[in-house]
Amino acid sequence: MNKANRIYKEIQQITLAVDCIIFGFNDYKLELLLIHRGFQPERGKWSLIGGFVQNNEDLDEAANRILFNLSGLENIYLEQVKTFGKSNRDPFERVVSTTYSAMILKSDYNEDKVEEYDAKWFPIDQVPELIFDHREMVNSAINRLRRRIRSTPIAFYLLPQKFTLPQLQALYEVILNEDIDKRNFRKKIAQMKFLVKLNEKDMSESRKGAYLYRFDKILYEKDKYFNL
Amino acid sequence: MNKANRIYKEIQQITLAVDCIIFGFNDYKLELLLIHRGFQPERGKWSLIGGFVQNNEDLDEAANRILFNLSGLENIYLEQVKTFGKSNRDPFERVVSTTYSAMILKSDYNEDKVEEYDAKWFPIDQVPELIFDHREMVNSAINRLRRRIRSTPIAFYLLPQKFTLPQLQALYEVILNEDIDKRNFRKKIAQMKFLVKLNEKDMSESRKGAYLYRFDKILYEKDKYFNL
DNA sequence: ACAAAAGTGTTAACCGTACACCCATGA
DNA sequence: TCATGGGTGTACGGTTAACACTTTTGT
Repeated sequence: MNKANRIYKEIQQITLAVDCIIFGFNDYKLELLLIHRGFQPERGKWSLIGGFVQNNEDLDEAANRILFNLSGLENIYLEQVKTFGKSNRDPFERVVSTTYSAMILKSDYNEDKVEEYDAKWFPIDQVPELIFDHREMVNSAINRLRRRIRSTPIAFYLLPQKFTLPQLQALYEVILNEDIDKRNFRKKIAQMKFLVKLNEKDMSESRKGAYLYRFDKILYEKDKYFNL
Repeated sequence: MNKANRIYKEIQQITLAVDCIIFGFNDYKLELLLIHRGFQPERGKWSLIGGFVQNNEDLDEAANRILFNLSGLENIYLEQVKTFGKSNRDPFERVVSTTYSAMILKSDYNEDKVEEYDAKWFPIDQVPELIFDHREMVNSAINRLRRRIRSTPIAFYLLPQKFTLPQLQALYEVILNEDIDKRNFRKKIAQMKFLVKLNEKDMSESRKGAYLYRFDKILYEKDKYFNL
């Protein structure tokens, strides 16, 4: 920033906000958490969870705070996606909003909060009409997620610490919106040493039971080869 | 954004800025355009070109305006990279800055402006100390560029409309910071029908002369297979 | 004639993809 | 015993990667 330009600052009237695209995986569907607007304007529509950035708060902290207020969860995995800055994107005032993508484990999530905030999970192929440019925000978050799950181990934030390969594969299938060959998928998993097979089965989803696996962060740090 | 949160807005004192990472290709080097700070504090250091966002201006427009003021160029190719929002990133006031990556053709660039703004081009491996978190901004822009030139035709913004394959290859080599096999590189080029060979040679860089090529946007729109 | 850069094909290794049957268990 | 979902290997085709010589032309 050039000091000569600081002249503009005096008159700047722009509010900075954060909006969160919250992903969850449940019942073999990828879902988004949205809140319902019970007031005018845009009454009846749904929106992302958002809030304004406070003066002494990092942008990332603001996203964390907003998520904590809503969910009671701390240290949620967050990634900045994109900043939306069209001057008329919010018709009521000038708000520039930075979006963050969050991965949460639905089972950790405090369901009381859902009530309190009039929030609801929607499968991503059944997202209702959203206010302002929130639909565009959702789209860019999904596109980013699709790109990133192929090369980084972020899908594990959407699963319990111990998960089965059928679960993991189903998660990839719904995110990528395509069928994946079971054997090819497992071949790749086997190459990634940081995906550790446990001597323990999950018997809840089939008669035979499926082995549980665990993502080992330390092993991953040593050899970050990730390719799915 | 939830209206209930708008309470925070009244007291928000955050200024929104844009900083531009301007890439150019010259003399077989990838370069960055930086401006020199001739005043305290941080005197003598270099910084990115930046400015504050105006009240009725889209964020993207702000980046375009700032670049136009500096370079006299319109319709420069720009991509939003990331928003930097640590509360103390600018020690003098609270400024959140969205970074944009720009590709410019050094030969189009108005060199008088360089003088006027005390600006200078630096090869990316010789970037001087930068103010604040500008070094981090540069790094994320370079990383993004490295990812994107493999799958999208953005490198052509750094070359004249007619360019030779040795030029194009050299550009890829400096951006990716690795040697590329000439024959394999040309094999891939040959597959991309939107890279059109002209019946015209550039004789300025060798005795034999190298055929000129052109990126055909319309052909690219028909078949966007891009892989380098 | 020689120096300097442009241009050109073939082979081997690797990776992605397609594909079908047996296994373990609970009801 | 049967229905359900879990688990396993191989072969083919395409892509990537390695590699060396000939061409053109100005000096």
